[in-house]
Amino acid sequence: MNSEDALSQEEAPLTIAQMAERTGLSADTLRYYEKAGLIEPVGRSAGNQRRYAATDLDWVEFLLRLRTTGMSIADMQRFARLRADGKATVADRLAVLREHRSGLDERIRALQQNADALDKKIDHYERLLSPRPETERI
Amino acid sequence: MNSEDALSQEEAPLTIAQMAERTGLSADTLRYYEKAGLIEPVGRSAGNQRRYAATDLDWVEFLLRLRTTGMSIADMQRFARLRADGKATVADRLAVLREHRSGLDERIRALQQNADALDKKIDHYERLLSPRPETERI
DNA sequence: CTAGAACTTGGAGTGCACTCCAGGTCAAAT
DNA sequence: ATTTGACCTGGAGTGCACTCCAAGTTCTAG
Repeated sequence: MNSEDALSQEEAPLTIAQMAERTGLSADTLRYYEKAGLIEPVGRSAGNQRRYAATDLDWVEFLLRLRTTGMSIADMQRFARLRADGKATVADRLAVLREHRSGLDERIRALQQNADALDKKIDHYERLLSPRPETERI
Repeated sequence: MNSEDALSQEEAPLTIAQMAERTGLSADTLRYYEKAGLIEPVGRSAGNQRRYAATDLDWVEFLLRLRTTGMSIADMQRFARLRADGKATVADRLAVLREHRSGLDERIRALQQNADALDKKIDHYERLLSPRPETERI
């Protein structure tokens, strides 16, 4: 999805605007996430402006994965805190991820089921629209 | 999912509490939906209490399908209004449903993709936890 | 050196989808 | 006749996840 990611090894840090562009989050949301403890205090320029490292980008992309799969800010905060607490919490983090993962399966399953039901409804509407089946022509 | 549904042909209408139980919505939410125009004004008892017919239940279950597949209240309002406007809007309703359906496919796809990425992360954590690969034993 | 764009902060405001509440009505049971 | 409980209404309040704002500072291009 991102051809520039390959370059992000020891690249120059990103300004908040660049970070916003790459993640799709607004600068406001990036600050909000940091204030909320989702992102640990990020590097600063001499003049106190944020400079995001490649690892920050990776982490935000991971957060976005959690978010789009339905994790709340509160749960992401818990995860971020575990992460900040270092290697000792790896087992805990694994447990959280597994839990989230299985809930995700459940939700995908439900979505599929509802999609199937919607298809039936759509069929129904299509039949209402076609004036007659028109079998036995010719 | 519901073995009682088969009986709901010409059954006695439901009170709001019974409706809440069957749909999983709260009584407050049922009233809210009605006030918002999602449910058309429902039948009343002599004493002005709501009595939901089987068709109301079907409709609410359909709304719930739209909701769990991510449709906003505002969009459901539009759909409900089309429905209230009768047969002339069938084509419009079909269009809305098709649109929603394809967005749904998109979201399921994205969810799957993110689920796969989470699986990788989980693998990563699992490898961190198992002290050593332990190849070449015996 | 300076103009203007981009950044900083704390805090207020927004939109969504409910959820709760107060004060009142109605039906059934004691 | 009265208590109890389910229901009614309009409207206020909640939690979430941002989003916007004002006033001030810093960065960058000319």
